Amino acid sequence: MKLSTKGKYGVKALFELAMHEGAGPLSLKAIADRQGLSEHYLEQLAAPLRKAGLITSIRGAQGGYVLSRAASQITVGDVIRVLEGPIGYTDCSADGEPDPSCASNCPVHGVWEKVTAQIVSVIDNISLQDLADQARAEQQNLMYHI
Amino acid sequence: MKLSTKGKYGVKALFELAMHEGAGPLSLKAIADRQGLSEHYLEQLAAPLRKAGLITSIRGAQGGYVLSRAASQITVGDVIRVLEGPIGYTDCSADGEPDPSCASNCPVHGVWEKVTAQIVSVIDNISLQDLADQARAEQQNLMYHI
DNA sequence: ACAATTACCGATGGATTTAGTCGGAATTTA
DNA sequence: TAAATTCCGACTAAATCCATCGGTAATTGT
Repeated sequence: MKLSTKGKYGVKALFELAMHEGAGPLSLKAIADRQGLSEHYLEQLAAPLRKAGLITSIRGAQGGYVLSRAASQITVGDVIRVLEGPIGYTDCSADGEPDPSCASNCPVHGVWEKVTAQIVSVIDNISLQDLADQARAEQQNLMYHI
Repeated sequence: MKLSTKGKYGVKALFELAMHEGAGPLSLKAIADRQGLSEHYLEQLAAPLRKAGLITSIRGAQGGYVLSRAASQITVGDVIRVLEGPIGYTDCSADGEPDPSCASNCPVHGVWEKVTAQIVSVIDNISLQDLADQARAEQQNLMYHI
């Protein structure tokens, strides 16, 4: 029912990359520091994100990661699908994989489909750019109120 | 991220009670048979649902369970909250319990809040009566197409 | 009174997932 | 060459999931 830390941390990490877009690679250590996460644990999330083509690694000193596409072209849903698998409120209503044990003619099934559709509509329509823009706007907002 | 069988089975069970409304108690065995579930496992779900006041038990032979309120006054959200706890896409955006480890000023937090609001808006606006009505309508629809 | 039915209760357990930790190898920069 | 960094695979403690099992208490019909 709930998102695990994988999805949460993954989005947070890629949000940091979006904030740093155009300014060279950002290391896992830097990301871990900024978000207060375990660097070793982030490694485990970086691997699938790299294999899925969302981020690109640069090895060696001063290395790190950059987004493979523009922040505006990566949605929160993209990240979550890589780290958590198909999106759905239940297995039987998830993205690509119909669960044969749950008959889709089951009267209750329509509820799960509706919930899943709403989840998808939110996370597929928020890009990393949106998050970065909003964070910068809030930062600006704080400045005015000092 | 996904609903467990607790929530799914619970809604299915109470849907059966709604279909049987006004026709006396329905035993766990009958519910288990109709939905293809384990009777013993259903017992574990019945206990919290009874304690939460959603269903009323009638002991002894020919006993079983009935809905404590009219089917129109019980929502899918009511059932899920009892069996799965506070509703939310993440812990930090769930119903009543703010997770202190997740700062709500975190830039990503707004996403989880939006998703949670959409989930809640669906499940809190579908009653057991709605499900029963729809199931009967589909049954009727099948009849016309023979 | 008795037998069948049914809710109720608590213990147990295997499988999977979660949320990491740990140690070391390979690559690049300064 | 030394430091920084990604990369890789193994390991683990704890929790959760999805039940199963055995027994007790209450009620009904005969």
